[in-house]
Amino acid sequence: MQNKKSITKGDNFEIKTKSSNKNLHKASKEKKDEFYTQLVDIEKELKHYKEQFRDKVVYCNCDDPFESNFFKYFAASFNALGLKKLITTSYNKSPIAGRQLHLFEIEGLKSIKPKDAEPYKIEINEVTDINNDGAINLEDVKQLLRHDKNTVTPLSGNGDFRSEECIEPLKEADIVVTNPPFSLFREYLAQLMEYDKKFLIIGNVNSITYKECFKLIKDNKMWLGASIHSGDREFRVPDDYPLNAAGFRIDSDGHKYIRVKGVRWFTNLDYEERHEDLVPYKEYTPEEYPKYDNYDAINIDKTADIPKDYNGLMGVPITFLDKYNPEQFEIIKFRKGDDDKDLIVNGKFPYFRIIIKKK
DNA sequence: GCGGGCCGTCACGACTGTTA
DNA sequence: TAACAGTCGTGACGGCCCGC
Repeated sequence: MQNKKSITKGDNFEIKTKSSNKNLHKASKEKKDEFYTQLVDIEKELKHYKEQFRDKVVYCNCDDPFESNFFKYFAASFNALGLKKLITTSYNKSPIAGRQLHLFEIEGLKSIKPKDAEPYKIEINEVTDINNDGAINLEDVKQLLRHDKNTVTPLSGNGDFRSEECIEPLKEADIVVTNPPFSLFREYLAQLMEYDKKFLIIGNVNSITYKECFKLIKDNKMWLGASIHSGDREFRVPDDYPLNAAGFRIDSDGHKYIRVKGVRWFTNLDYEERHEDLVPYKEYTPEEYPKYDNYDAINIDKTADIPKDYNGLMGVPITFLDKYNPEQFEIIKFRKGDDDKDLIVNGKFPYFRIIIKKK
């Protein structure tokens, strides 16, 4: 490890550290939050909630409607889901002009997009067979945007989700669905709670460890979504994206993708699988399940090792939440022992633990 | 070999305590 | 009270282990 004391701020970029976390911090510092969720990931998740979208106003902010697969999904499924209204707003980050992806470009929508890098709002109240081809699909949405001037309105600000003109549609919305900037996850979530919204958003699994987020999970006001429980998810990033991390890939068209670990959906929409019991099979022995030095609970290193015959307090990894059924387990607390320090077992600090108890 | 599942790293800003 | 020192908190990450 580098001796921190010898490093001054101005030197940082010169120093070759061994840490591969450098990319992480670089990304974090530069707020590289332009990640585009793939359509397949959206479809896989949304199929668990279809009935809950009937007659609802859906709002996707933090999104460029002309680039976003969220917009694409909801516009194409408008009638199948029975939506009342779809609203999206775009965000003009504008540090580098013209950097946006053009998912729609090849499909001829770019011509009707307002000016490049200028934020706007799209409101759709119905999708009909405008082009009379016998099917209602994205082609009709394009026609609608092209011919109905009321569907596309420019925003006066930059489209930031915290701005007044983005809060207005939020108030109108029943359900918010988007991939918010991870660096602003806490703030984004706080706003959703403030306006008491239903939501389905993408975040990092480590968000669980944020104090505010954990409280919501503990109080059963938020939980993990249905479709992503492990593995990596790929996100497309702008072509000039500087990150060169291990999960980086460029496809044959030169488009850049990054493989991100620990991605999860966060939601307060209920779904069936969430109420299925986890089936423990192991038997408790004091040898295999030592108690914490600073808390009266047993330590469990893998969710699958939760013993079937132990009824006291247990500390489990955060990935337990992938299998959490609130009727089966109760979440007691998080991370800290009685001394308010991180949980210790046999003198060692395990990774973040959640203390649970069978109901 | 692959990928699911999980833990651990460690830079660095924020926060808190100490010294002069 | 300013400057310095120590501690805490956190992460669009890396990598190991293990089962298939």
